[in-house]
Amino acid sequence: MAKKTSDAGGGRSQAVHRALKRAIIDQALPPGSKLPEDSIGERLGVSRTLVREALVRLSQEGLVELRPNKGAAVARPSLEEGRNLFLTRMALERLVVETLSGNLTREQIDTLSAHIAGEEAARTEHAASIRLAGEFHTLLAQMTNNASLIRYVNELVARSSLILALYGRPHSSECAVSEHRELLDKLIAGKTDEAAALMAHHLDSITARALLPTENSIQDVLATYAVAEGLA
Amino acid sequence: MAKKTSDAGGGRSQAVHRALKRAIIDQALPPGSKLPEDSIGERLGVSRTLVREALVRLSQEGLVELRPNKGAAVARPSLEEGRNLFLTRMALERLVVETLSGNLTREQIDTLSAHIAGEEAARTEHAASIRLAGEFHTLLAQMTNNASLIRYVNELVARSSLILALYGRPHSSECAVSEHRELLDKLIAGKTDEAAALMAHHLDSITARALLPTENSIQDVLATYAVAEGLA
DNA sequence: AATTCTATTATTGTATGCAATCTATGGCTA
DNA sequence: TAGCCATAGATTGCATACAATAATAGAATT
Repeated sequence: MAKKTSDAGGGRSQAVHRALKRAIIDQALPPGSKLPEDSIGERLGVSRTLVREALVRLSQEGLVELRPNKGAAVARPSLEEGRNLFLTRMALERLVVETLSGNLTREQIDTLSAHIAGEEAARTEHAASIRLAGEFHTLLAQMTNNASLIRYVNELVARSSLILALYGRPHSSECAVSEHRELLDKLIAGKTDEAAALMAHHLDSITARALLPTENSIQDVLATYAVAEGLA
Repeated sequence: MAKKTSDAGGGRSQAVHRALKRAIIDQALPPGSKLPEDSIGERLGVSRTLVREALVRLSQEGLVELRPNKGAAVARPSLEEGRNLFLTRMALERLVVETLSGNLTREQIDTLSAHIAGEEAARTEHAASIRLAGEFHTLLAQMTNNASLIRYVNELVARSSLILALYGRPHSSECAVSEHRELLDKLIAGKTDEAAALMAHHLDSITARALLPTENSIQDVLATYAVAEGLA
């Protein structure tokens, strides 16, 4: 009972969706890229109909922007959206941590440990490194067996890559791998609060590495320059 | 520069989406209802194409299930999904409360207060009562100005109505209006922790009113009957 | 009567076509 | 040369057509 094509499960529209999503996350399609239905369909060997469907899905996930009559483009979230996104991630990933703390099975621990090892191995390859770092978070979410939680964490992690692409510092290892290992240790030990704190710190430092200006008011912005000029 | 029709903003597909969503939330289309593309399109005066697009959106929001080659139907979340959903809601609405506490503007306070008054007024009308209770939560989320947070809370609140429809006790006022007022008071006073606790309790009681069996294992289930039979 | 097989019908999956809208190019005026 | 308008080309919005799959009903067999 072999499959017709390499359909990879569940309709060709989903395949288009996955292909585009992957391309966006890998930053092969950087934020702002126009996404014309025709060319995409031609390239992927499907009609505009299916491309359209995929684009609708992606827009619902916040990865593409769908401007009526003007076509789709890879989303370019603002700095403020970025900050809010990480705030929301924080809230959800805290729930992940609380759910998992002290409840990891031997098998899950092995999976996570292996993944972290993979991250360490790929430390030099910038692209893979980013992807793996994100996957660690989605992997954790997966283990909660909470469908909505999984979906939202997945979405937010995906969108985070857009933020990083737009505002991230170029040469930063986006997620400190050592922090992943520490987090895993706390989770195994069931030290919920410490794990939560670690996750908070972890996401904070990602945010800091990207969304530099946490200060919002002119006051704060100027303060930086005032100090630099000895005017404080 | 009048609009062609009563398009209500942003493409007719969105209109279809809104119509179906509304119908689902109002339980005019109860969980499990089949959603054939052409009957819907015929009824709404659009082609299958647009209905399809709307169904894809709804499926992404978890309101409809999209079974390949077998058509769409209003989602029937399981009890466990329901429990998980409220867990996720909890995490997000805590962030809402923390964000808003002590930061409500005079105008926002008035809006919320008026809404609660409306809830009190509609206490007898079962259908409107449910809708308004949900809208209170989405209204709060709205005020955070956090786009992802708003989207997720909206989704979860909408899906909650499915859970309530499936598992809710018939004659319960789904949200205790008085709790909404109390919550608002705490938010105004900036008593963040108390507000968060109140929100937690509030959502807990909704959960309890619906998802009665929190027990999960056969052990727990049997325990109930054991006690009843004096076998404890 | 129950059951399986088959033919028919209904419904979804996908491509394509036409009208509406946007975008870009080039000429025109100042 | 700079700015503006018009026209041509490209792209989206939507409907429809056809193919593929599932659902249904009826007949034939046991």
